[in-house]
Amino acid sequence: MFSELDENEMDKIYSHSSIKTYDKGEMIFFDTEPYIGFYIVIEGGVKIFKISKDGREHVIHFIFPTNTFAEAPLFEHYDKIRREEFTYPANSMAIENNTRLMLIRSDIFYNLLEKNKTICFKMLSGLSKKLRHLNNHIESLSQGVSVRLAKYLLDELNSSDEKNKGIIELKISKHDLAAYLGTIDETLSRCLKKLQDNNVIIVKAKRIQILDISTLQKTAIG
Amino acid sequence: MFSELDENEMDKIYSHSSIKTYDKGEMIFFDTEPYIGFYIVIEGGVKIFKISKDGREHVIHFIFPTNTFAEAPLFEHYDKIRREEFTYPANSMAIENNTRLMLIRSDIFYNLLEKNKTICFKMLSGLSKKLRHLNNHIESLSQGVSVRLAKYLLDELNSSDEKNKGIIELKISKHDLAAYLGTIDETLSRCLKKLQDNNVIIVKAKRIQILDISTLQKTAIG
DNA sequence: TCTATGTATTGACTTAAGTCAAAGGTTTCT
DNA sequence: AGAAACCTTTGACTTAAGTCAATACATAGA
Repeated sequence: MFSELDENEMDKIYSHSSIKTYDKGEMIFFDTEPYIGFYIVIEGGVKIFKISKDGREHVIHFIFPTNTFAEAPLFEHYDKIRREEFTYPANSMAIENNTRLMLIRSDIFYNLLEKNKTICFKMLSGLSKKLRHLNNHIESLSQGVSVRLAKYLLDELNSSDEKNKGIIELKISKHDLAAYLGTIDETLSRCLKKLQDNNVIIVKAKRIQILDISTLQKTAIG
Repeated sequence: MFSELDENEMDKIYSHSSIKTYDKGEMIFFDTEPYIGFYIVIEGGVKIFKISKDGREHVIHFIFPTNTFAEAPLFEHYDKIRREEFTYPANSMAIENNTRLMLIRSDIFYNLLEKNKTICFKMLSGLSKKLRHLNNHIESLSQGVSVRLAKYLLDELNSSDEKNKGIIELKISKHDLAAYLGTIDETLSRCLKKLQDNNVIIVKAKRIQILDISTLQKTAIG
């Protein structure tokens, strides 16, 4: 993201931004706190979520290293942010121990953006990616949980290191996965079991082995 | 959006972009067509939607005058778009007669973007707004249909001309509203009826009169 | 104004997914 | 290793929302 900045600019960022380490379960910000800037995940993982009135948690995004989060408000609420009248639009929590984050303060970033086209483009590309992701997510939410689960598993398999062996190491807890799939722990558990009973997958804690991709693909279609 | 362009630049846009008029129900693009650029709504209305394998329609956005759509791919798939290997990520259809759209071809726009910072910022702001919108949408999708409906009605009331009189003129069909709320026509119909039976609203075709905002607000909370 | 077409409603039925409560597994820390 | 804390699974029950099919209501066109 900052690959095209000169030394001066990098110095400016470093001197004004802080790197902090969080433990699993530690809150990064609440949706009641004033917005002070966005974050870059250096190590670990973060979930972005909201809590509905009935107490249910809804995960909107998982963010892993080299990606940013909470950057969208920068462009929509310029004035309010300057006046420190704006709060974060959701909550965020570290989901791994030793999650290292860099905070980029909004005032610093506004200056930078003025002068650097590349950053602007990178931001645009990042936002577009999230937008596409949410588009897909919305579409799938009106299908059954097993469809959503199958899609998730196939996505993970594609981005997995152990792709060839057909193994997925879940980076997130089952609870977070349920909240991300728009359901509850029990339902997720039952869906996983159903897949296991049909010899499509084998679940062992956070390790999921895919036995039958084609059935999984058929499930994902709906 | 183009307010800061000089004459030269505006000429370039006009000479290379086309304005077209569509009738209600007319398709603007399918998700199988090569991507050639994004659109600005000058008049009328447009829905962006996907069709799932079981034939159900899922509305992702409604777009009304002065707003753009199909702009996100520009930043994420630069190379593929240049090589004309990229298709639109969803379908779009006019939802009113006399819907006038301006098509901005991607190659023209890339040149423009290089030279003009303001456009870049406007794009960022537009994408951010959509992102926020989808975030909220996702959150509400895991609540009941009546909650989503109540939220929609309150939103519409706020942006309505006849706000004071407590009247909403639906700009979209009930079918589209159902698809947007992630449900089907019958369920929407029943939810509206329930609200009417409880003297919260009066529905008369596309005109909805709000009688009891506070009950509606309580419903919207979940 | 009347008809035709598309749009919206209703009823009877089925099913997926949520709730609550209890038991079973995993981690982690001393 | 053992206990505590946390995370996950299971069972019995309830409910919201989907399907199918028939009917009623609007709106635009002749």
